Amino acid sequence: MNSLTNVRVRFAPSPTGFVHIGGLRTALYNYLYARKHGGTFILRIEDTDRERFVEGATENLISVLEWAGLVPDEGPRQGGNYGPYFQSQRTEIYQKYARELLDKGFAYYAFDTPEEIEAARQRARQSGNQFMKYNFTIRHEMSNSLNMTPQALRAALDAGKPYVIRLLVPEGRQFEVDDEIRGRVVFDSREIDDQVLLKSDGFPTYHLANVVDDHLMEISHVIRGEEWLSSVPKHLLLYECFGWTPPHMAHLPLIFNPDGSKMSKRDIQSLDELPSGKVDPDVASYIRKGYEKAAIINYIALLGWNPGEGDDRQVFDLPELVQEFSLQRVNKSAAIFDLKKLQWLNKEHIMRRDVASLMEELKPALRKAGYTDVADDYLARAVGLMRERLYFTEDFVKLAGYFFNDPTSYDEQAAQKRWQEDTPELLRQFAEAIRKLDTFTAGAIEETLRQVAEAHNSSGGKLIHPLRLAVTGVSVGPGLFELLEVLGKETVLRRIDRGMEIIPKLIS
RNA sequence: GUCCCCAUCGUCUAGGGGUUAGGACUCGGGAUUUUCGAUCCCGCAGCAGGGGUUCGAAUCCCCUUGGGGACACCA
Repeated sequence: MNSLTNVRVRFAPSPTGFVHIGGLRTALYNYLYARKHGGTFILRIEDTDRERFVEGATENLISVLEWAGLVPDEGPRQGGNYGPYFQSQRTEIYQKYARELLDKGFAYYAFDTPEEIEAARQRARQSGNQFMKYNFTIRHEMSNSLNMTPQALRAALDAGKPYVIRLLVPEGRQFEVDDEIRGRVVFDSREIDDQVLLKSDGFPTYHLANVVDDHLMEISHVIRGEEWLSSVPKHLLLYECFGWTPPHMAHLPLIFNPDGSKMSKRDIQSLDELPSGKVDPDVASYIRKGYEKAAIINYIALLGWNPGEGDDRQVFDLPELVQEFSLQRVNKSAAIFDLKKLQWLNKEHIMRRDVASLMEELKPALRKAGYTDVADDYLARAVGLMRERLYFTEDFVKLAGYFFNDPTSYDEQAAQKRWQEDTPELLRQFAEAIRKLDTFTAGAIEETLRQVAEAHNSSGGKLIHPLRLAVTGVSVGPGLFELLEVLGKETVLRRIDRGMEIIPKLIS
């Protein structure tokens, strides 16, 4: 089982300012794989694009990962023997390796200005080629060291002419990956271009930095989104040029909007009003909306993975996912993000939480709603009754106010339907009967109620519905007898009186 | 456009030659002689199309179609 020695995996996001749902799933699968195989989970920040630098993005990213419980073993915050873990702090390393490629003849200097590149692109377009490739087809007409004498190159370098370093991609080579998820995939080298490895500002591009770091950090498995699959041949070529063994690769299926489009931050104008068919890709939005972290983790785990034949479980916590996870059971096809199922899982996870932790979480919201001075044991009983009916923890505040305050209004529709001619008399009798009760427990209350109803040749429902209305003001809630027990005799009697006074006026 | 990936209910998926094609979400219905977005039952709904291979194909192969990704001095 643990025959894989030294599993080292990494989550390598670029700090764009928010954490994408798909990114979180990539992080999760990496984390699960590491834990499953006793390996190391590494966080590496790919911040080589200084034009897209976003203030605070890295801090945000780390805090979301920690919130989700996906704490790296090595990374910016915890350090490690393979640092630094910011690519922006590793530029000399990449420059050194770029020079090595230059020396070996696997890369070359290119001095083309952006204007010259654009002009070449124009020429290609005019001859019907939408996407120009800077490769064997045109590199001999461009301004690069392949077309210069050593003296001219020296002169250009000495003159400080801006340059990039490009990978010299051979013609007519085949590159094969045996992807852990997709199986064998073959690429022809004529399809890739002479990728820029080092930009004119001295920073590496993704491809160089990624390959160098994965090697230096001894990454055993590269687990990332499918959008990287077509970059694999470039990476394989680089490994080959350096003489390194490439890591195992696993390209995960993508996650889409309900309408099949790519989940994009651009779709999001406001948090609640999404264009139809779109869904918010920002993990922070879900946190803010009050989703359980366990539900989010559970849901995205299931988006592209399942525990396998004969295992119908849908609800998993993180340790269970670690136990069950395997790359072999990751799907090939893209998945659509379904809010409804996430919400259902949210409810399932709330239901499984212990009352004490729910209570603690609810306290600030309760205080804010004006329910102060609530005794812990009372709150615990209320939460216990409501726990399995909540889609969000905050629903408790909206749905269960009657545990703390007498109702100030009554559901008129319910009143119309349930408040009948004999209701006042029944309630009066019931109130009398429970007044005499020594033990105000659900069992005793139910017995009493049934007796009163029977004495009137009436059904329990005749009393139960108006009673609930009088006591809570609404028509839905937990089982009535347990509810009354928690509220306590005095409160119940007081509310019956009040209800009998006010409700009849509503329906006249 | 070129290359690459993908294709089972509306959605997430099981199923990898012989199954009444299974589960989950959603939706609909019923039960709970106490409500409900709770719970429990029941139901609706699917192998994209066409060719092969085979006694037999959702399953293997090919084509078509559809969806997606990549094609930057962004990752």
